[in-house]
Amino acid sequence: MPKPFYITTAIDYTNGAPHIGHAYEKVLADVIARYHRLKGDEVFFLTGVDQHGQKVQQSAEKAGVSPQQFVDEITAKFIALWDKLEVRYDRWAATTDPLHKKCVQGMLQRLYDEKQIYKDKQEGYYSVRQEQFLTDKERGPDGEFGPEWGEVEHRVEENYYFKLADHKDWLLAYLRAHPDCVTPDFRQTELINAVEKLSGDLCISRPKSRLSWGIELPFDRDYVNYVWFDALTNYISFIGYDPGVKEFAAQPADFREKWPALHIIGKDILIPAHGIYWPIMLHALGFPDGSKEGEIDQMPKFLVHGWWNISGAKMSKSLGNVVDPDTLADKYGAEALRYYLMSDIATGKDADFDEERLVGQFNSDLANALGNLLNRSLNMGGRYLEGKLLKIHAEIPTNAAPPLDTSEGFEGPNGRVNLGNERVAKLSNARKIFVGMLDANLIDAGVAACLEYVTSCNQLIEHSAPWKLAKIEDSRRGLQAVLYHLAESLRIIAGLISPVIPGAAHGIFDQLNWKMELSGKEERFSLGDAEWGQLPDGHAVGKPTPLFPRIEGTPDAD
RNA sequence: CGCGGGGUGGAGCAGCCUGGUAGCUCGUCAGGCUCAUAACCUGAAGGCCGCGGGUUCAAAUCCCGCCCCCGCAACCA
Repeated sequence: MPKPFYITTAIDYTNGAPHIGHAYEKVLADVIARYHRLKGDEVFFLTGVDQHGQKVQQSAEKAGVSPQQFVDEITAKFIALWDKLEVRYDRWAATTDPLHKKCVQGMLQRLYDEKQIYKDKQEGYYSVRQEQFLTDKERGPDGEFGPEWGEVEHRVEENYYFKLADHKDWLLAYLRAHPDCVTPDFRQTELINAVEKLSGDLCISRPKSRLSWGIELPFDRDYVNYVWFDALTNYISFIGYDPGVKEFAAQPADFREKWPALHIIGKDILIPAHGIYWPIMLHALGFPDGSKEGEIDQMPKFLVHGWWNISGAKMSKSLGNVVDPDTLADKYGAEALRYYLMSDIATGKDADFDEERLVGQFNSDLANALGNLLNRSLNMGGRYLEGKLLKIHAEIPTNAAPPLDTSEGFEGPNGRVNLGNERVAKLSNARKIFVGMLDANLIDAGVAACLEYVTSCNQLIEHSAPWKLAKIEDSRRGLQAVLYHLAESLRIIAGLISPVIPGAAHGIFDQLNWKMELSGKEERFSLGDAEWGQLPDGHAVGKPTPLFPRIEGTPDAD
């Protein structure tokens, strides 16, 4: 049985409402997951929320509620948004889940038993207000700590540390031997540079007096875990990792069949968390790296995406330029937002978020090009052929009655029209490019390939002029061939683009009357169906209804 | 200081790794069509691909130098 495709996103911190960056990452992962389902792969898509930590504890106190209640309210917003944006995941990872806590504690206990975790004393200047130790970086130009830190005192604190530095050489060697670990490649370069400079171990605890909203250390009840062993662990805890078992081969079958993952993360959390801490944690836990005879590499891969900037500036809460995806989805629809987020950014790079471009792209690509193609095609099918399509395509006999002259096309009123093998080749080429791009996670380029084919369909209509063919008795077969080609093209394009705009793809299928019995189900989409000639001879298409009504008015108008 | 990204017709971008007529979307101008969501199709204008050197028969693409912009504390994808 083939391995399922296991994909995860970063889990979002539940200290505030989701913004456009959160939405982008989840939609990106969802599109990749849907694409794999389209290919027929079994997919396991994990996403969720990071609920522990100091900020949550503070915010909850300020709001006068318990941390759990605070976190539950924010979590509900994330879940509701993913629901609205059609992000379809298989498992929800919330770090306050007892199953997760148990796994984290088990891991910590084992690493402690194996002397990978030790206790040490930290001594230095401590800001009471900010509740953190200060380093020389925090000193002002005058060498003093500024007033923003409030009262600063000298303090000695004991904490637990994970022996990160012990694994530095291993990680460096691993990354050098696996240049495809991180995509895009310049991120891998950046990571290797950072690993080379790595020094020191990782502090993994906070005394409960400072932070109580976390997972208690199993070997010292006066401490809770600090961040990474909690947050990163979600990628394995929620798919059944057994922390008590060191031997990877002895892990539960459920876990082994899914792992390793493709992690979709933002560029800010590659270094050091995902690129350094996480692989080292896994290595320390005994995950094979494929270097030993008979072992399979069990290290995860990373797809690192860029950021949506706002008018060239970084989006930040402090700048107050945060874009709310919930509002946008209500205003323009989830499909419009998904389409924009996937088509107007090159995977891995940054882009500028612009509401006017969202509207512009929706109107030109979806309303004018694709939506209108569907509308005019179905309208002509109904008007000229009473909705009944005849399967006439590349196998048109070369001796067909005029004006059909060869298998390569026929003479339309506006000149020669390519409508046989060439046209089918064009479509299969579009499909090929799409698959190639999506396999490389280049969603924008895949979408562009679909749109290019849509344009060629609109060209076909102009060149063959079905409204003229309809008036010529001898052109009956030409007319039927054109309309069948259009319906087939739309059916295939809908399937290809379904990972990006699943709702619209269903809409196209519905209007084409294609596979009505599976209406609304994702199983309706399959790359295998994206082959020429599956609409049966005599197929009756439905009535056209505008699928993407144009968005009128400027974004600022309301 | 260092690390990384970027500088391509009016706007936003792709191409650069694997040199070989400079491409896409939007916008502008002109024409065509009427099946269609005032949509569609055709054509045109508009670029010394940041600057200077080098390699090469050939450089947006490779090499060297320089200039400018962005990110690398926190919130945070």
